[in-house]
Amino acid sequence: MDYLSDLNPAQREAVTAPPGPILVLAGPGSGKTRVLTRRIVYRIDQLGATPDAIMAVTFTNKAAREMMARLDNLQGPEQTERSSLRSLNIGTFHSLCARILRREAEVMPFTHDFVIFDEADQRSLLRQIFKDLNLDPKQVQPRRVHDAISRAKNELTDIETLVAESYFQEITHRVFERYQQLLLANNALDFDDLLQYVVLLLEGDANVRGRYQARFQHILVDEFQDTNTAQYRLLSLLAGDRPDLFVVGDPDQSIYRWRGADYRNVRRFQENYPGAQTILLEQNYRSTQTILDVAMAVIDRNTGRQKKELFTVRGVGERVVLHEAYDENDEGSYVVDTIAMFTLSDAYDPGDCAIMYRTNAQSRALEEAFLRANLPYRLVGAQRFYGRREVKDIIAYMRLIHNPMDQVSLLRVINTPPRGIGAKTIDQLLQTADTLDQAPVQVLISLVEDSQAAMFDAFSGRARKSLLDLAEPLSRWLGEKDRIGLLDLMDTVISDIGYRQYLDDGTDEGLERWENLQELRRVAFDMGELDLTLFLEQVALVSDQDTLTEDQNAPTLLTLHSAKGLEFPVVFIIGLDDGALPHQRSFDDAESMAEERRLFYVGVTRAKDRLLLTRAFRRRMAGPSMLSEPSRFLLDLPPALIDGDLPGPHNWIGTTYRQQTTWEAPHKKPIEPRFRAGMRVRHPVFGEGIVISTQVDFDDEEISIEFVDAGLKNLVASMANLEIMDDA
DNA sequence: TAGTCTGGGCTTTTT
DNA sequence: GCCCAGACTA
Repeated sequence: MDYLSDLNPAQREAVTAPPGPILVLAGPGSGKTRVLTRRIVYRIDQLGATPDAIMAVTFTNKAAREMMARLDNLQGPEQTERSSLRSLNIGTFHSLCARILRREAEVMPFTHDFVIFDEADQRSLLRQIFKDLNLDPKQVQPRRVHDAISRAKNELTDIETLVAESYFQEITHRVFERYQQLLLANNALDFDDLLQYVVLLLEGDANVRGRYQARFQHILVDEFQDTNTAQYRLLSLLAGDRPDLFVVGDPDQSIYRWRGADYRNVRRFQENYPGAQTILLEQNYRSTQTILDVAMAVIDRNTGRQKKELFTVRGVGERVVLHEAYDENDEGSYVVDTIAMFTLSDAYDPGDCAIMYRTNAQSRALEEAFLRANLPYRLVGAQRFYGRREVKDIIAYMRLIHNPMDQVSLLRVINTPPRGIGAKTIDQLLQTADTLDQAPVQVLISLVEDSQAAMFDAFSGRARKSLLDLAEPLSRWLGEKDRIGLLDLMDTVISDIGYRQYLDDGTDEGLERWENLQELRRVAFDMGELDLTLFLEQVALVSDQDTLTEDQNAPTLLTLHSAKGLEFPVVFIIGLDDGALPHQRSFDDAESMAEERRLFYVGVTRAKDRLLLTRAFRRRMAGPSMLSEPSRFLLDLPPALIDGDLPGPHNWIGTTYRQQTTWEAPHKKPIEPRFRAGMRVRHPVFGEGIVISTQVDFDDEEISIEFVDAGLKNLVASMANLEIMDDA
């Protein structure tokens, strides 16, 4: 077998290390997926492990699929073994847990056809609870409560032990209780429940635990630094006393603390498994040495970490470019122009380029720049496909058919498209259901089957007719769901409710929405024989990254978060301004600032050949356009590796060329300009120069100056401390 | 009941 | 500047 021959010594050590707890600290681009897949094959080939005793856990479906694909391509295994690779348990934490819970549903407080509530469903449930409990969303933000509930679940905090020391905690406690009740009443679980219920199951029943420990004898974990407490607990429960636990991670790439991830799990692992072998992967196969040196200069500023020396044999490569644009539009133009230059000179394909930013809102100016230039682009995430109204609507119908207990879905579709069912009728329906101790869908069905029943006197003739408009097809779908295929069912629903006509409002948007539904049909079609349960599960557990396709040769726009795990020959990181990166919300917390730095590090290390960093002299964040300070991270870049203006501390205002800009009407009385084109001025840092142009902006003045030594700079009068030398 | 208006609020979002 | 939710009006 030659699947060891192309590994470096550290990789080989990791692949062939004997069973036991093993921690691989893998730098970016060090071939960790390769190590994971080779180890799986090695275990099967050399040590006779059976594939279905191997569990490999990832965080995204994409990573799971990629691992599967790489296993398929490996030369090593014999034909028989290769086909048996299908029985490997490779998946995300959440999908593996969902599978376990469906299998063990008899002993759980839900049935095997539970649905998974996504973020929007959870929010809608919380809104309902706030209403029920008469809570003022302005006094206590549902979002905060939601976060607190999720955090408690991730931390495996028992609801009973949650102390109510403050009003907020008291509210959270009450909402939490009701939230869990309602989830179960809906036969639904949220993402966190998937993990938590499995942990409770394994903790509470030694027999079940023994069964799964015997089943998953070899466990491999990717992106271990992003595990939360529940996931860590899950792993140790499955691993048991004789752990064959192989975890791969990089604490420097931990960027999901706000989702409960805790990279200290890496240290915890070493403490909990004192015999654990630690292997360091430092050789990088992705980037040039210049990019790696920049990356290390950035990350080395974080304290309390194990330092890694990233190196490559790829050579020094090009210097990193730093560009200051005038504003976010100018920044977009610069990115588009530069990509055009790269592609016109045949240096790179458009698809080789990626543009990364801190917040989704920053994609807007970029998209506009691409539209201006009439060039295509691929956008990852943001308004994710499955978050679109039309897609959610149809999925809600499918979910309701699959699980008639799902009241959140019922309320979503009950009047979509409009069929004259308003708030009052809905209230009546819910109350009738409550009185009869039935699910609302049950009441609807009875309405169809026995329209004479006395209990329906509550509804006016008009309300009854409107309700029947939904109830009649719904009861038909429920009768058909087991007999017809997934795609047929979806088509029946779409046509029965006249959804196409509803979407078609004559606008391009309506057309686009219909196209999206066609895309959803394609997804259903691709899943082929998959039943409704699995279809809905897959749909609930997709990620932004999963929607990234390779079919279009165009630059990719994505957040730094969704860039993790990817690589591109050319990477732009835009918005290197204080407040954007690092984000303003992280300023006052050292650990958050460290995470912002890791985020920047993740972005830098995505680049194979070229890295271009941009910032803007002024930027609109939330509200009006404001002058922005260069990111403090720029101060850490080694000047020798950078092309462009490195900011010094506090005295730097960079070069730029100004594109035509539109100016908002000043709300304040504008000041009188102090400077004129042609004036000679002196700046404390840049020395002498000539004023090229000047522009009054509300209560300040922006001046372009050609300095004798420093070249063209844009300055702000109030900050620049300029001395007028003569009035030529 | 349904469309329009107003105001608050604003990271990131593997599942 | 934009989006969502709830209020308000036809």
